This record gives sequence, structure tokens and C-alpha cells, in this order.
Amino acid sequence: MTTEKAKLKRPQKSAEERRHDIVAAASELFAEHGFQSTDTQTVADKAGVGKGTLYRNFKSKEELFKATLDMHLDELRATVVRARESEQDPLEKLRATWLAYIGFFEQNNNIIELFIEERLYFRDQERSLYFTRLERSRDEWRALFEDILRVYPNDEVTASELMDISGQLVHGAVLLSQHTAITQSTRQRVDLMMRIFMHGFIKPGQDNI
Amino acid sequence: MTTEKAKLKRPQKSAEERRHDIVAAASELFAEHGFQSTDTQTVADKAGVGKGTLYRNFKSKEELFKATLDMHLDELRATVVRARESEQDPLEKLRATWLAYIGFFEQNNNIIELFIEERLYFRDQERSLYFTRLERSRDEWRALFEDILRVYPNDEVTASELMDISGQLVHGAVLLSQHTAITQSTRQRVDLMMRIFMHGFIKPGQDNI
Amino acid sequence: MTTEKAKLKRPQKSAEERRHDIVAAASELFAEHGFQSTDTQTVADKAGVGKGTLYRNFKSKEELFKATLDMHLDELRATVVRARESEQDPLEKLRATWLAYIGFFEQNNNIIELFIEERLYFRDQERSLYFTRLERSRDEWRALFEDILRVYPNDEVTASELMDISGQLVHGAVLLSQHTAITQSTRQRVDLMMRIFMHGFIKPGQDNI
Amino acid sequence: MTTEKAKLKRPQKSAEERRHDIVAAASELFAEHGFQSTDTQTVADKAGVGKGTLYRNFKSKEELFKATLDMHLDELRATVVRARESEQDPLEKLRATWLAYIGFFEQNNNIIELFIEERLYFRDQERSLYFTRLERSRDEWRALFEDILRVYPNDEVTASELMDISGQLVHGAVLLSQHTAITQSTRQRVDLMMRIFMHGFIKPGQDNI
DNA sequence: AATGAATGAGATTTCATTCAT
DNA sequence: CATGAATGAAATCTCATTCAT
Repeated sequence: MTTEKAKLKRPQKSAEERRHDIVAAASELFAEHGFQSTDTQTVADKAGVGKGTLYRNFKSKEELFKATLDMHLDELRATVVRARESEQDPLEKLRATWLAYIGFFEQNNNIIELFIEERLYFRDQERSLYFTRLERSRDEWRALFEDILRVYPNDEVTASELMDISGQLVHGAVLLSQHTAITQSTRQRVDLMMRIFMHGFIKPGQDNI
Repeated sequence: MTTEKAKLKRPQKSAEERRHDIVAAASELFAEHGFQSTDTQTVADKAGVGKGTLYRNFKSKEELFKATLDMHLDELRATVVRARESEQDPLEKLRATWLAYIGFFEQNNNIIELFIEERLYFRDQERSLYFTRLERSRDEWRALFEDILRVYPNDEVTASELMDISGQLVHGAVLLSQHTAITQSTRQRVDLMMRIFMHGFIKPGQDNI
Repeated sequence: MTTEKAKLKRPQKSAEERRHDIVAAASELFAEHGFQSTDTQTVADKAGVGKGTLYRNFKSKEELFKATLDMHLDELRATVVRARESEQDPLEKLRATWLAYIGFFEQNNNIIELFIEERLYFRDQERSLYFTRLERSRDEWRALFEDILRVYPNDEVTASELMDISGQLVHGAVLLSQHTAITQSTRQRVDLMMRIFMHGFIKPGQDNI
Repeated sequence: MTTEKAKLKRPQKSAEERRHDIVAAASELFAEHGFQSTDTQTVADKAGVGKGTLYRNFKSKEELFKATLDMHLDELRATVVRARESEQDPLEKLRATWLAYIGFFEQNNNIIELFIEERLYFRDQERSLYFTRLERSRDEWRALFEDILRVYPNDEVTASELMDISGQLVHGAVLLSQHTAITQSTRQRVDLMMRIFMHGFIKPGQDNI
């Protein structure tokens, strides 16, 4: 009788925890091998659940994949928001945000590839999760650049344009970071980005000599 | 009329042509569906050859995939070199090269994803083709930035650093171009990139007001 | 009636039974068409399982083939041991063993061909299962012939030699039995073998007339 | 013009020779890897001809296989007949024939497996070539044993029975020779076979002690 | 007549998903 | 509700045979 009770208690983990375990396991495996090369059996094993449980929680491998992307996107957003709010000065907000963004992808190896894979596989079905979210946060980014332009007025450039260049710098950094010999710290790289972004590489007055 | 007759006979293409047909078909399909989701039968059909022919020319699906990447990389290199040599002024060389680079990926839709897929699937086996090539052309890029710095001396930045920022801008542009609502022409975007890269967004003298 | 109900439900066989079903089906098909000409789909169909089940139980077609051979070798050994132990007198043991051996191959049509196929296909990989087992049982056979020589001493022949001749007679019988018009029963053939083996065909005293 | 002539002379080999080259190449390969595992490309390469030529000479791989078997059977028959005719005394004829038979298979490694493979693959179609031939030569064998029985009369055994035992001994020897540690020469083994075949292993007078 | 590139049916094996227990 | 054995569609690759040159 007492053992009965014990038995019932075993699968004590809440549904929420179960889902989380699975997503965590899946996340690592997807990042390591990609979506197609990761097999559901391996995910189930790593999560410590049966394959049936996996399918009770996620309608399909695809949905599981998207759930892992979602999880990472939530983390990314939280990281970025935290960074932005840690500073007062608009330029320092920008620096902190860039640092957070690039740092996030450095710590979550291969994640950027996952977002790109999604584009390949589920192209037909809908818009990519990553870029949907990116879109959604555009206004926040734009606001940041508008703040910056308020401090450093420049009627030859718009907040949108700065936002685009910023996006390119950051995504370029993320994409290349794993493959360029990393001789500098992320901090140093971000500082360089800031310098060029702010002043360019041409010294004032040197211009059209 | 006389060529018509020739066309009706089946196997009168040279081996070279055959390989090319296959790679061309594969290229489109890989770009559209990715490596794993592309079926060798479909490739053969699209190339207008039997599956056996495909396997006579390429030892495996993987080898075919890599041949596809190689072909694109050859094209990319040719495009970029042509652009660079079309201008005399170092800054104009840079502008032309950026334009060519981004233009190439705009015209070859989804190709960047293929290079990223390669990273995911064949990670264990060897270095990615794309980044191997990138590495190989670093010296040419660096030389360009050294030329530029000769014209616009600046001892606060190195050619390597400019090269890194340039790489970020370009790859960021490629990655984002397919997903950002494109309101400007590539030309306009490159001009903006040049402006910021050269002068930053902060007007001289405004600095730390 | 109650069992009827159980039968209708699909997967209620034990893992052991499943494996056995598959091996049984495979055995028949291999014996009929040989290893290479037997299609795994056909085996699965005949066993009443899906192809996936077959591969869950046996890593490859080859492993299935070997499992089949193993099963038959187990049966053969059991048959032979049983026969040998059914008699007390050494010569009667021999007769019973021969009978069992030949009878086994008569009842398991084409099995000898399977053992020979194994030799052909897997030559490079390892020693043939059949001959490995044969080797292993040599001591038992030799012991039998030593017993016999104890009863009928003959210093012109060794137990090993008798064993060799016995082996030839038995394997020759197995090989030929399916192809010679069988006018006699196995029993009669074994009796003839015994007569010649014991006394030869030349009557005493007739020798070199 | 003169070179023209030279060109025409190139494929100087007669059709007969070509066929022979192909069969010779095929024979080795079939013996080494078996029928199914031998591929026609390899045969063509080894024979030094194109695959088309192979198919001009033999309707199918199967026909080529049978042609190689036929060739070996012709050789076997010639060898055996030569041996038989080399002796006058019936018993010596037998000894010589056995020796030739076993020697033939010792020199043509794995050939016995080929005959057995034929049984497996072409079972449905017709009688095996080997056993068809065996059948055909039965009369000659029987005549030999009748001769022997004329010299050593024994009304307890028939020529047919002796022939069967002889067949078993010989085929058993062939089958086992490649797999038993061969400590004796073929000659020695045949002598032992003769001794037992003639007198058995039981000394006269010892019989039912 | 000889060649060997092209063909495609067919074979093995994998793996996402289901479902009886 | 959890499990994992069972499933079979689908994918890669091979190889006997054909046929244009």
C-alpha cells in the first residue's frame, strides 16, 4: 500500500517541467546536429522520457523544434531587454545591447544556424520565428536610435537607416564569430564596432583630399 | 533545323555538360528545400537524367551538394574579382565589391542558407567550404583596406579591423536582405553602408556635447 | 474463446516469439532462394511484421541470415546429441548419429546450401559458422571413434582417420541426397554405409587373388 | 591507309578467343565472390573487354555463369577420363579417378561452391548442370564398379551401391578438403579411402566379439 | 563489332509517428 | 498518463542491361 503511494508519486514532475526537460534536451541536440539529423529517439533518451511522452507534449518533431526556437528567443529577448535597461545613456544602451546580443549567440553555440535552418525547412509554411520576432522588436530598436539621434542630431541619416546598419553589424558579427579566428574579446569587438559606427574610419578634415 | 535533329537523339551531351546540368538542377533544388529535404530522384528528373547517371557523376548526394557549393563559390569569386578590378580608386573598389557581394546573394536566392547548412551537417568532417574560401581571400581584402588606409591614414584603426567590420556589414546585409522589407535598392543600401563606414553617424565636432 | 479475443489484438507476442517468427520465415525463404535473392520485405511479410520490426530485431539482413544459420545449427546439434545418447553400443551410436545427421538435412531442405553460401559471401569476414561448429564438435566425434576402436582394435588406422572417412561419407550423403534419385530409405543407405565402413566390399580371403 | 589496316587488325582475336578470355575472367571472379556478388563490370575489366562485348557474347550474366560452369565441367570430365584410362586394373582405375576428382577441386578453389550456388539460384529453371552431368556419367562409373565386382565378387552388394558410397566419399572429401586442417596429402587421403572402402576398419574374425 | 555512358527497377535501411499495454 | 515496440513510407545507392556512337 505504501509502495503504491510511492509509485504514484514517481512521475512527480509537473507537466511544465516535463516539457522543459524535453525542450532542453532537444535544444542541445538540434544545435549540435541540426533539425533533420537529430532523431526523436535520441531526444527522448536525453530528456529521460519515452518517445510517447515526447509526442504527447509536442504534436510533431517540427513543433518541438519550434518550441526550442521559441525558448531561445525568449531568452534572447530577456537578455537584450535586461542589457538595454541597465544603461541610461542612449549610446551606452546601444553598446550594452550589442554586447548582449553577440554574447548570447556566443554562449549558445550554433543557435544562429538553427534559426537559419528554420527558414530552409519551413519556408512554405510561414514566416520564420526569428525574423518575426525581429520584426516585432523593430520599434524598440528604432526608439533607441531616435533617442541617439536626439542627442546627436544628423539630418543626413534616419533612425531606420541606423537601425539597419546596426542590424547588419550585429548579425554579421554573430555569423562570423564562430569562424573567424577570434583574436579579440567580444567587448573589444563591440568597442570597435561602436567607434566605426559613430565616427567611421576617416578622420575629420581628411575627407576629399 | 539541322540542330533539331541532333537534339532528338538522347545522349549527345559531353560529360562536362552532363555534370553541369546535374549541378544546375541540384543547385536550384538544394537552395529551395535544403540538402536533406532534396530527393536525389527529383534532382535526376530535373536534370533530365537517370538516377544512375547522377551517381556515376557524383559518388554520393553529399558530394553533389559540395560540387554545388563549389560552383557557386567559383561564381561568387569571379563576380567579386571582376567588381574589384572594375575600379581604380580604393574606396570605389570597396563599394563595387560590396555591391557585387550582396548582389550575388540577392540573385542567388537562399544560397547563404546552403553554406550554413553545410556547417551543420558536415561539421564533424571538415571545415566548411565557404569559410575555407573566405579565409583564402582574406589577404586580398586586407590589401584593399591597406590601400584605403594609405589614402586615409588613421593610426587608431588597423586594416584587419576595417576588414572585420566590412565583413560584418556585408554578411549582415546578405543575411537580412531576404527578410527585411526591402524599401531601398541594393545600391542605396551600399551607399549608406559606405557613408557610415567612412564617417559614422556623428557629425564632427558634435562629439561629446 | 477467450484466447480468441487476445489473438485479435496485434502486438501481444513476446519479443522472443517475434524474433522466432522472423527467423522462421527468413529460414524458409533463405533456404528457398538463397541469401542475396531473398528480399527483406518478403521476409517481413511472411513473418507478419513490418520491415521496421525486422530491423529492430536484427541489425542487418546479414545478421538475420546468421541468426538463421545459428538456429539450424542449434537444432542440428540437439538432434545429433540426442541420437548419440539414445544408444549404448558405440557402433550403434555411430549408426544413430549418421542417421540423425542425414535425416536432419533431408528434413531441412537446402540447408546445406545455406551453409555453403555463407562461405561464399562472408568469406573475407570470418570463419564459416558451420565449419566453426564442426570443428568444435570434433572431440566428441573422435571420442566416439576411440570407443569403437577399443571394441575393434586395429592398429592400422587411427580414430582421426575414421572420423575423416565418416565425415566424408556423411557430408557426401547430405550433398548428394537431394540429387540422386532416391531409391532407398535413409535407413537403408545408412546401413549400407555402415557395412562398407565396417568391412569394405571385399570379402575376407579374396584379397589379392 | 596503312594505319587503317593496322587499326583493323587490332581486334585480331577470334570470337572464340574473346569468349574464352571472358569465361576465364568470369570463372576466377565467380569462384572468389560467388555469382551474385560478382559484377559484370569487374568481369569485363578483368577480361579486358567492354561491357557491351560481354553482352554480345553472353545473353546475360546468368548465361555467362553457366558457360563458366560448363567449361569447368568439361575440364573435370577430361581430367577424370584421362585418369581412368591411365590404369588397367579396375581398382587402380578407381584410385586414379578419385585422385583426379579430388585433385581437380583442390586446384580449382571454390568451384564446388559454384555448382552448389547454381542449385540455389536457378533451381526453378532447370536441373543443375553439375548433377545433370553427374547423372550422365553414372553409366561409366557403374561399369567401373561392375568390373571391380567381377574381380572381387560379392553378392551382398551391388555395383550401384558401391557407386553411391564412392560418390559420397569423393564429394565429402571435396566439400571438406578446404575446411579441415589438411595434415595429409591428397594421395594419402585417397589411399585411406581405398583401404576402408575395400576392407572396412574391422579386422576379419574380430567381428561380433 | 566494340565500347562504356546512361538507365531505372529494385534492394537495404532509417526514423517520425502511432497505439496497445 | 507514460512507455517503447511496431510500423511502413521514403530515401539512398547499386548494378544488370541497353544502345548511340
